[in-house]
Amino acid sequence: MSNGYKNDMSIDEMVMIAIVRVAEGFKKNQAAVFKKWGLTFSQYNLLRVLDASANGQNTMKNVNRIMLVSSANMTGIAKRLEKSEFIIRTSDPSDDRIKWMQITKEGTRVLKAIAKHKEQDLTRYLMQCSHKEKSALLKTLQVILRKARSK
Amino acid sequence: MSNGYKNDMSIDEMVMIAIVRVAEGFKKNQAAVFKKWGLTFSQYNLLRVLDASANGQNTMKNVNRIMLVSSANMTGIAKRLEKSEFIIRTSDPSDDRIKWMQITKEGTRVLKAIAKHKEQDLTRYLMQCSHKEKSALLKTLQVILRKARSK
DNA sequence: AAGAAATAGTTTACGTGTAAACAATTAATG
DNA sequence: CATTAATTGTTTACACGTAAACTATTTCTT
Repeated sequence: MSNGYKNDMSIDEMVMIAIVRVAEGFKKNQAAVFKKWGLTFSQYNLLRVLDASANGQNTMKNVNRIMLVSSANMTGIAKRLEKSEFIIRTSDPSDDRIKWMQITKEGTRVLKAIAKHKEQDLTRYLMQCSHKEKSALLKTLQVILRKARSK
Repeated sequence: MSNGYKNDMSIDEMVMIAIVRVAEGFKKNQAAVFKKWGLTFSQYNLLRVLDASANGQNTMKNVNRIMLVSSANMTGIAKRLEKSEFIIRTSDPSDDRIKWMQITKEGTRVLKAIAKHKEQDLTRYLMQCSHKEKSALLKTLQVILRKARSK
């Protein structure tokens, strides 16, 4: 207990630190689940986006916007997912700047396999909270998000 | 609006995604502030911990535990902070395995300079929330954190 | 149609996170 | 006391994250 460290934070700071800690813990937990299928957090999310897209495919630019990931970053994620054969990448025939990503059958299979394990982890995280509490939490977070974006 | 992407998430998932997004946005904002003084998010946090430690110094192991950062990771952060002369590192004279980190005068000076800018960013983030709302938020988050750790 | 500007991705360099293997030192045990 | 354990940090390899410079297309402007 005595580690020569004393705390001195405002309530605002404590709230934000708590949010960061919950987020990082959650990401680590999820990452551990995805790892069993050879996926990272980001790779899984890209697969999710493609799976929810028309015909299981979408463009780099579009996915960047949806996932809030830079194009520089997406390049690497997509390449690694292609190497492990969970997506294929093609150029747009009518505009050579545009690259399409398409989830493969193996990709959708893996998503299905992961689904239930992930859900377990998720509900465990929030099992202490009532539906009402979760709604309140979500609402507050969305207010913060909106404010943060419009700064 | 029509990007061929449809959403299908449980409330639990929406809550956790929202937490992750708020956390990531917040970290990016803070990082932008710290960058003006040549610091990263992690480097700033390490300085904060040392500044709050007895005599402005602490051991690697101790700081790892406080910051929830692996020792492998801390090695690099500390080395870069030493190179920019915000900390100095020494061995423990009675136990050569233990390494001490000490914040320098320049380090404390930078912390002071950052403080007010950081606080502004912080309050802007939570300005929509009443004190009561923040307390509720913090309490919920702490419940989640406790549960997550004890899994 | 020619030159300028916008768009879409890639590459590089660096900081931070993980896991795993590796010292080096100290503590514990027979 | 000599071996074994445990402790503390470092190193390596890899996956993201950023910013900045770059390539290659397409579109806009005149």
